[in-house]
Amino acid sequence: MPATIVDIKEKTGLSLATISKYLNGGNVLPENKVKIEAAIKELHYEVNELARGLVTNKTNTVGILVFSIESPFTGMILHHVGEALRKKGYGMLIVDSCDDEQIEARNVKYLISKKVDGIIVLPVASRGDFLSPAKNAKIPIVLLDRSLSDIQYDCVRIDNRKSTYNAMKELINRNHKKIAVIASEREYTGRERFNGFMEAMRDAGLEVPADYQIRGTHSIATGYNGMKKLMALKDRPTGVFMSNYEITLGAMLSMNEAGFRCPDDISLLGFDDQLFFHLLQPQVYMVEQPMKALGDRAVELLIGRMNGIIDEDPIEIALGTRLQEGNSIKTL
Amino acid sequence: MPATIVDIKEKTGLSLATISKYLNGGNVLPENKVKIEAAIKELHYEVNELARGLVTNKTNTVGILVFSIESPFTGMILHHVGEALRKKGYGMLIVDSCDDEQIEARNVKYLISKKVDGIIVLPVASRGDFLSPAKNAKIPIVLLDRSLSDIQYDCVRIDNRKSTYNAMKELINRNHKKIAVIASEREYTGRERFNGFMEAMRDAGLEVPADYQIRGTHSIATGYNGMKKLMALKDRPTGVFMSNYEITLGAMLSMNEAGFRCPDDISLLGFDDQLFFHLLQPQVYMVEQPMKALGDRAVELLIGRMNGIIDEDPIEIALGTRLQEGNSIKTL
DNA sequence: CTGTTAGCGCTTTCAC
DNA sequence: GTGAAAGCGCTAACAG
Repeated sequence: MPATIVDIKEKTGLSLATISKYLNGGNVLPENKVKIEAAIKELHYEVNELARGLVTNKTNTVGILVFSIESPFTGMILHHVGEALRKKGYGMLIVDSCDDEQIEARNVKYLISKKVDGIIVLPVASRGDFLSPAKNAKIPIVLLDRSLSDIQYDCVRIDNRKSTYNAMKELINRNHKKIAVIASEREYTGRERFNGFMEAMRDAGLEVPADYQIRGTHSIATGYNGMKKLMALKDRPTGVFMSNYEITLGAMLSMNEAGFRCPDDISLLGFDDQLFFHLLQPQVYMVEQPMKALGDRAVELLIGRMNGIIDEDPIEIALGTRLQEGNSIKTL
Repeated sequence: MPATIVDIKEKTGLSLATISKYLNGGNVLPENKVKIEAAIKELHYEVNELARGLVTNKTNTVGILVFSIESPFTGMILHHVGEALRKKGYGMLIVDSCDDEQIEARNVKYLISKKVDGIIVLPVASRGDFLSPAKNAKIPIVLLDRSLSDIQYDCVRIDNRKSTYNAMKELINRNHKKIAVIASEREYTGRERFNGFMEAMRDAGLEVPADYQIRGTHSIATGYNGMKKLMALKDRPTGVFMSNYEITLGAMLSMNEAGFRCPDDISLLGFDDQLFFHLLQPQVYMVEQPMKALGDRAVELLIGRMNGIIDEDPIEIALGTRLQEGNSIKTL
């Protein structure tokens, strides 16, 4: 049996109120302070946060709902989110949706029953109904990385469309005319980047035939199979835009296997810089996200909501990106 | 205010006991069942796990203490651990030690105060004193991936020493005599793999001069700088063993930069297969860990302890590994 | 500054 | 099968 506040009370002869006050940083006579601290050490006392949370109705815990904990992107974002929360005195309760909407919906209820003070969501679903239990429970919610199509929540993300649009200039300005795309149509980010791609092409007066538009999910398989299809085309593209890290990985994998060279055979433009891409020859042009800023802003916004400091309508924050230059694009 | 069991009571006219029984899967008259379910739906009722945990003294939550949530290794392991726990009806409370022993020690106390039923630890520290608060609180503990030097806890990991020893045959059997090592001396796994390396060399009758032994941490920087030093040597090694994923990454990065070719200039043997290594030319020989098995066994063992089914002395489970073949080793 | 007391939302005897 | 009541460990008035 772990020690409770009552054990401390008996050991010190003080009242529960005094001990509670000490635990919560209130003023206590120096001599009593010493007594309490001695008792705590001796009994290995550790506050029972369940009991505390039950009465205060606060857990100092933020729920983090991630689409997949396996993704390196998730790991990086969790690191920054966690650090920002820790600095503010909050812990995080991470739940993994395993890229599955069913699990995601269940996880929302789980977080509610754990009485988290707020929720940061990197969603799987593109519609927002799965969040309504949390909304009903009046738990502040901030979306991170991905927005939702129907309901409006606070959201911190990059400007996917504009980032893609701008990055596409690298290919277009070097006279590429036949440019293909491999993008997710399931994830919000993939769809937005696809749109940015199409806009850039349209504004450049370039056609994108149907077989240059490969849609799938943000997975290695999509990149791998997509690039395979493109390479098999009689009229191959000279450049390819890939909408995220896993797709880029898969696409390069299949180019390597097929013996296609970049940029000699095909020029590449990717998304999500990861350090190991520097290993590759050639280095791929990549759109790089400001990971720390994403985490910081999400936490800042959420805490603002939790404290009632921010009280306006839902806010959408779209951060800018940076293009990591490489030598994967040939000038035609 | 979220609905409570009392609201359900008033709505249905039943007693708290009956409703509680229903919530916990007990037998209730069909008509009452219907009433309760209707009330739950109408009121958006969700059990308060704080209150429940307070009385049952169980949270159905396992604390996971990870050395760094940013590492791709961690992401993969968390995925498998999480899945195994979910199947058994447990949630996980992940805390990130950020590779910092201070934070790690604080996190243990945090998990205790959150009343987790058990803890899985991927430790930063190599000594085990930071875990004694949990031990005092009688919370079952299972180490994962890394063992500790002083105290004995249940541990699930690979056989680092033997895996390395066996993998080294690839270099040795191809007549490499001048083999260097870049390994962590901070992490348990790095030290064990270093020992396996040295044993293999000794048993093959090969010397390892001091400047062939690069020690550091499991970081890209260690790999990068380490390989740089090796390349600058007047008497360069023909083969290099690297003790984990980050080191392998860093080492290859610096080889690429310096224009050194593998396997022509230097043959490579690494640790921790990750999919994107397949992108690289040449493909590196890598020792691959059984990630799913690691997670499954750790969860199995922990739950055994929590239920008191397993009740022996600490168990150390050392799983085998698989060598992912490549073409990064030249025959001399 | 300290003590007394009520109660957070739930489970769990124990009668009925 | 159901209900009444006690209590998990803590905080928050309030009185002193």
